[in-house]
Amino acid sequence: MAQTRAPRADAVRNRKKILDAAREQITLHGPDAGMDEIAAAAGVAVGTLYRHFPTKTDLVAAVIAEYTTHVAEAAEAARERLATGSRAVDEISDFLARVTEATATNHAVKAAARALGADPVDRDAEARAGAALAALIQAGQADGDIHQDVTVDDIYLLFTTAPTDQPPAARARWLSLVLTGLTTHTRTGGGEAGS
Amino acid sequence: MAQTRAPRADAVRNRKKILDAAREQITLHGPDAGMDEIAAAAGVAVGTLYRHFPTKTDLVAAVIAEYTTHVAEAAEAARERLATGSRAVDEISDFLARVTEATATNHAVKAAARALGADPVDRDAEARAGAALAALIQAGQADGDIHQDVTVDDIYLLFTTAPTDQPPAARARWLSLVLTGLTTHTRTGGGEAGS
DNA sequence: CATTAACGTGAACCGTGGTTCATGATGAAT
DNA sequence: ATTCATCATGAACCACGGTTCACGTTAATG
Repeated sequence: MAQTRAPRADAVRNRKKILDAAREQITLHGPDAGMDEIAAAAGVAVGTLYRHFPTKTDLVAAVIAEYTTHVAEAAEAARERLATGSRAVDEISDFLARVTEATATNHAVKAAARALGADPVDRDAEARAGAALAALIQAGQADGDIHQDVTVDDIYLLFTTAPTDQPPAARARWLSLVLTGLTTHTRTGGGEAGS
Repeated sequence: MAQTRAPRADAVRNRKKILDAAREQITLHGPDAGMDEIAAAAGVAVGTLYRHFPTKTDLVAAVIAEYTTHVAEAAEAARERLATGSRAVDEISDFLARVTEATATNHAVKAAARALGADPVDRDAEARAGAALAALIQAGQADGDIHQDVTVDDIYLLFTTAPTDQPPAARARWLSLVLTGLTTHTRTGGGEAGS
């Protein structure tokens, strides 16, 4: 049994360049981003691109995987920050803000995924994010800041519908509206006890 | 100044059949719905389709126009119902529910519009809907049911992000969460949390 | 340095889907 | 009934974009 050779240096480099370019181009031009354009943006020929990702669907799936992992890490970081004494609501709010931002740049990617019939799910990362979120919500409910009936699915439901193609001001407003629905607080920047 | 002849009977009939088929097919298969499929569904040849709508973009635009008009009419109907003594919050809630439903069947249409670069805006209908909504919100605020800072743009912001491809239960839950953010009320038995 | 397998290249291929156009059919007007 | 403009037909056309492949390059191994 031949032991596999060490991967070539430039191959690794190119793979990264391609992923970066793909993320950027798809974010920019939506699902319409052509393989040629992506290849050009990566400074690589089309063939190279197909060597690393046999099909466009595979490429898009890879980009999504990056994104999902990113979300999972954000959730876990938020949970760990609870140990430092921060309030769960604030962490959730912060998490939603970050993810909304990230999703804004990745909305097009999901659209592309749909258009290609790719499975935009990374079971593992999803599970990690879910666990962290559940902990955050529970903490928030214990604090009395978050409605008792709020679940992890609610969070998913909300930020999968985040307004990604709106200007930042609109996104901020959206977050404010949505948070009011999750928490026991009234609106206004700070956090006054509600009625 | 040639006075235009009376339009042929079958032409009018076909135009309607085409619009119906287009709405149905695009709703069903998304932006991928081909002109051939639409034509087939309408029981018409492709050429006929192109006689009525010079381009696919035009066809999609026409379907969207129908939808926008529909929304405007729903808003105006809701406002008029205020005269019968119904509460503004309830009407807004009802309006959002209806529109969310309708949007669910027309999400694909908007996606198609984006993909084609069509302007999905009907200034007139938009204005009518805006006026009606403003009246509804104001009434709701006068009742003390709706937060003082809520605007028409908020409503737009929310239901342009409505979860259209989720199952009905999820849509209901979403509506419940969002309404809590708009109103001064606590959540009632409106929507149950997911499994 | 020589060897070789992995890698990179880009012109060409091909299916798909929007669009056209020459031809035939049909409803309205005389 | 006859005329004619409007309308319908659908095979063919063409551009676009994902994908392939025969060939040149390059990094790893001895």
